[in-house]
Amino acid sequence: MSNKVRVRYAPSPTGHLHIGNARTAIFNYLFARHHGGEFIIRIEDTDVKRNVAGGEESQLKYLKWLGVDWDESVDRPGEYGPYRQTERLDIYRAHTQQLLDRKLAYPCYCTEEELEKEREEQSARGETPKYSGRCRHLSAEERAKFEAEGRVASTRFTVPADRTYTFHDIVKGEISFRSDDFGDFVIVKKDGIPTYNYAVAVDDHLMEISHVLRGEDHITNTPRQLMIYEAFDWAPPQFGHMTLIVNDQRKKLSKRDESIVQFIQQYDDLGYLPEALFNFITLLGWSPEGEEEIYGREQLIEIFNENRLSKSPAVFDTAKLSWLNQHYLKQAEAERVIRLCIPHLQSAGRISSEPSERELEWSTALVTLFRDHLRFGAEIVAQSDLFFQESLAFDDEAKAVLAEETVPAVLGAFLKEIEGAGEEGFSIDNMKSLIKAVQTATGVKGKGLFMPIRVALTGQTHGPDLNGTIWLLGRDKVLKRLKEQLA
RNA sequence: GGCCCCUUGGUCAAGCGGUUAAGACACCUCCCUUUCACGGAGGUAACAGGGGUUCGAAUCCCCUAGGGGUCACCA
Repeated sequence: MSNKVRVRYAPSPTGHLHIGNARTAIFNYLFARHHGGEFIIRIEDTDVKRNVAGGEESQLKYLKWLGVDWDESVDRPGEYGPYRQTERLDIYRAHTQQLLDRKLAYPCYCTEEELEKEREEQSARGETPKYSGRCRHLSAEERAKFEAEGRVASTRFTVPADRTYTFHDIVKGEISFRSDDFGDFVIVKKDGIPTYNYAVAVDDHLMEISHVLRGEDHITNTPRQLMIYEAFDWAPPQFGHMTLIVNDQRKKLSKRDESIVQFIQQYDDLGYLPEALFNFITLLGWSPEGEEEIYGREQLIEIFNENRLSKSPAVFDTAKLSWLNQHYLKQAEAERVIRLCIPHLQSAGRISSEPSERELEWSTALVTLFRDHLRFGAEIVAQSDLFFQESLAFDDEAKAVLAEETVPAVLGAFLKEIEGAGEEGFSIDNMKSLIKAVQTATGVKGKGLFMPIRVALTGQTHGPDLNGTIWLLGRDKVLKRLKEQLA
């Protein structure tokens, strides 16, 4: 047994990469990299009914998207494979036999109905549901009888009586459980596939996992796993249970909860930047030393310290994620932001799926104009609404602006300038001088000059830089709207 | 209900016996900008309650309350 740091992220391929799992993966990754250790991804696909096609690929794909890389997994076999639990069945079988031989496990013939009934009766008596151990001391005859009935056995672990299992949790400190609070639990299901608690313990040992960092919802699994380590006389890894990410109701995020976007893929789809998400996730239940909160992956590896993992649950704060993403968007290269936004403009029908030169130029100007306003890529569509409205609705404030007596003169002069400048003269760079010419012609300047133009063209009293806005609107629309106002 | 964990502003959080109790997001105000936003400068706002221990407790101990997790042949 070496003392090298080896940690793992062990997803079930039952769906897409969830924000909570991503966090577990990221912290394990950071821990491994910080300590110069290895990071392994093991696929826990023992619930064959719930596995979904593509689940595994999706998990790996979005981990990569986030910037996480690993040393060993299904796509990168190391010396500890296979890395998919359903491919390790022989391994578990051999271990189970040892347990059976040593009477540390036994076959259980109880049916689902019998167990269900037992649990109900216990609850009715106000007891904690727990397996009674009725199959623990079956005689050879009784077993034969059940077999003859055609019953298929599962395998249960013999939980030791009157023992206390204590471990030092990396985040919570010392935690102990009484063995009597646990019933003999199933380690191999009727279909011959091991259960989570069993497979995890066997694999973590065989894969020489040194530290297990996982969600707090696994705390009560730890004593069961400790019992298995003990039965095999293996040294357990160190455990650390991270707090859960909760919703604004302070409940563990449920995958069905629609109030929060929970899957990494969705953030990609919405046009979030992976480094923003990575940084944000890192701040959920952990904090760096000092006052700075914005850190890139390499820096986080550098400064990561597992002792700074928080003990209390973190509410998922969408506003802060937005702020962080906006921050990263502002830092990002213009080209990248444009590339991020274009698919959204396409799917919204704002530009064609095979954009022309002109559409690309337009998109670039649009994104440039709104760059600092965007919280995520998809917002570009809403921002561009302004340029696609068929008719304008003026609120009271807008009407007041247009009611000024110099307005007709200003708009009239501007119309003349636009017409006079022609197609070639209609450019962002030239817009300023066209407006300047209006000022010269009418003697109106400042607010009285800019506001009527803005309102007449957009219907709004606020918005991004006027020159860019006018150009993005396009010459035809500008002429049309000016004429409408002057009519 | 049993067991386990948690409790500093609206949110994330620093703090590890002596602090004017950081910082960030959000919110508010002002400045910048002939709009809005961006940016800048400020501001409001917290140790769940009660007992101890101690010269001194957000920090240590106990109790209460509240919240959460878990009690599957799911992981």
